[in-house]
Amino acid sequence: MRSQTTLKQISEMLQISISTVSRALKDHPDIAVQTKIKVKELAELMEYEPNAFAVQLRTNASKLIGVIVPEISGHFYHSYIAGLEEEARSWGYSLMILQSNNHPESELENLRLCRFNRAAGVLIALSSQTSDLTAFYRTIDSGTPVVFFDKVPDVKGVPKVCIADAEAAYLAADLIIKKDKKNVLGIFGEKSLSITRKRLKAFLGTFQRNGPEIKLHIAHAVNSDEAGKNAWSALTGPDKPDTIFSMSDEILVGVIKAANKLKLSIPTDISMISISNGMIPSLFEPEITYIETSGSLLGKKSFDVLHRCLLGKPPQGEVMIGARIIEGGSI
Amino acid sequence: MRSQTTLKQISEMLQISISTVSRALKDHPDIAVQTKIKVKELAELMEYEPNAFAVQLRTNASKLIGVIVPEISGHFYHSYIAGLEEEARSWGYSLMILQSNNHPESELENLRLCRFNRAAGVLIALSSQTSDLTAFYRTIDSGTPVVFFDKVPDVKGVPKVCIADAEAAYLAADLIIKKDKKNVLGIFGEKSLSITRKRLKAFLGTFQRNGPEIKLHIAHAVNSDEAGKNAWSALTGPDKPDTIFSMSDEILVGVIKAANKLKLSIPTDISMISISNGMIPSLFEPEITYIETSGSLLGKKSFDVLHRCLLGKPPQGEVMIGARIIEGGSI
DNA sequence: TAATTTGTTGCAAAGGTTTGCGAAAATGTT
DNA sequence: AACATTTTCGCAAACCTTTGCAACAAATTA
Repeated sequence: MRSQTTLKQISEMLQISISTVSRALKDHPDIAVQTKIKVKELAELMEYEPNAFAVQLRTNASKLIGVIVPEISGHFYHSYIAGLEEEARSWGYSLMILQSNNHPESELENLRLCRFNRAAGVLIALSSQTSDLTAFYRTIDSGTPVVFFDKVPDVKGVPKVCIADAEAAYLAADLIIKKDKKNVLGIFGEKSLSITRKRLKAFLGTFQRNGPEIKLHIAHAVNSDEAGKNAWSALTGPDKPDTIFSMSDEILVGVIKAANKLKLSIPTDISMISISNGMIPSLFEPEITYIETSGSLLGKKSFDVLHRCLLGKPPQGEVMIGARIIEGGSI
Repeated sequence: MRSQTTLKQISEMLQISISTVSRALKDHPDIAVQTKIKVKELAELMEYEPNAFAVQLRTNASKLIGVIVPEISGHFYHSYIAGLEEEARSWGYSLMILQSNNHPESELENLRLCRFNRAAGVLIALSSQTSDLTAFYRTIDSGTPVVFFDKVPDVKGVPKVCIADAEAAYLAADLIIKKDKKNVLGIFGEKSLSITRKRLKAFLGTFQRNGPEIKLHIAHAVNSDEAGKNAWSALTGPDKPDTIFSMSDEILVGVIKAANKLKLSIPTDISMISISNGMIPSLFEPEITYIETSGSLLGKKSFDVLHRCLLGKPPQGEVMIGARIIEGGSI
């Protein structure tokens, strides 16, 4: 086990002071050019790497960003983390990933870990049950910026970045209308979730405004199976829809399974459209047309927002990530 | 911005020395019980949290584990990270996630980051192009244990933990034989990958031993589309297989798309079986029977292996994660 | 030549914690 | 009462880097 080279070792070999070495390595103007060259050469040779612990202790700042998500599994947060990592690294930051498993208590425990590791900043997607924000306010208060993403709290004055849910639902509804559909089943998630409410509201609003003559049925499903049952009963019922809209990947999967069981072919017998982060809709044949809500983009954007906070720039409030249509062959 | 409480502050309020406070907080036997109580109470009250930077500088050890993966996207590494995080956290460790994008250079850069952040240990799945291991040896040499997982190098004497590829392929082949299939198409990935070679070898071996009379065709596909084409031409050809085995999720998706296009129903017209990490096979109707190679389990196990290294226990060499059959309705 | 400026470098403190060792106080032993 | 032992605590160094300030030398100006 070789020991790490330190400034002291370099300074002793060169018969100069530690401070000179330190300054030389960071191109301080006070240091003579020849000295800099000598120091840098030796540092290179000895594979000097600053001791992050000492640097952090001295400067009281780390290059680590805490990321708290309800679950790491699931394609959305996955691609979020991927995008975030890419952006963060390009600025010299590393990521500390923590999952709350949707428990407010482990959320707090994770926040504690961020503080303990002196994370430069924290990015968090709240668990669905979190209501008490005081711990986060205190973290912000103690100088560590906190940026909420995706699952954001319903309060003003905190930086948050999220998907333009309303826009995505609007785009889906608009496409359905443009394709001249006449009987639509929209399946949404749990009513209590804010994401459901936002998407549903925009979805309904668009039909009211642009296609009031279109028949529209709404169902809610808490999981894939239930969505499948909803689709099944609609497709076997008297008033069979010509199009099914799925609010999420989970719902889409249930719906497609139901259609497959009924041997209905897409889009001849039934059209499909959904909102998704990608990936899942492209697994089927034909690929499902969907409105893309990019997790990766959200990741990059949330780093930007946090980065601005770290630089002390004025907060931006709420930032939205746009949505776009990805055409498959399902409608 | 409140400043953090320090040992010094507590010591001043209690009129005792810093060292006593430090020792009291960690239940050092030298300290009197009443003193301990007093200190702990005040520490609680003042919300004392040790300054990780100082602790790390002093002890020269962090509670951070560097994880380098080729890509964060992809369900396998995703669930790997999820499982790893869970296990690591239960031991008080946090994860620093880094992706190499399959570039050996960024792999080295990431390794540098691990060293800079003084990671306690490193877990890495090599990029497919990595051949030079000297950097890793040097990291190990300098006292930071490195454990390889999934994409492991072909050398002896380094700790590695990976999926029992041979076992998984054997289980799949065995199930096909037991189900009395007579004409099998096996689609595998790139020939050059070690994972392909291992799985193919075990697959072929099992048929030779246990079902030499079964017709067996092997195809290789580099991506989903190519797998689809392979399946298509086999299914429309003169010697139509009754079963298709897919070595991976990517291949499976292509195969299913082809079957769907041909309006073949599963398993009536064609049986399916694959090796997968989960998730994808359950998206289809009927759900695809597969051999599970659990990323999450791999994550937990690799932490264990690394943890043993950190505790200075003797290395375990190569550790394998078993595989098991998950029955769907596709065969 | 003396005074001032400019260019280089070193000293020393600070950041918060851990820990070996010595010292003081309390207790026990003869 | 004198000594030995145990209990309890503090001193100070160490971990490595950063940085304000002072010091010194060389170059410029008056």
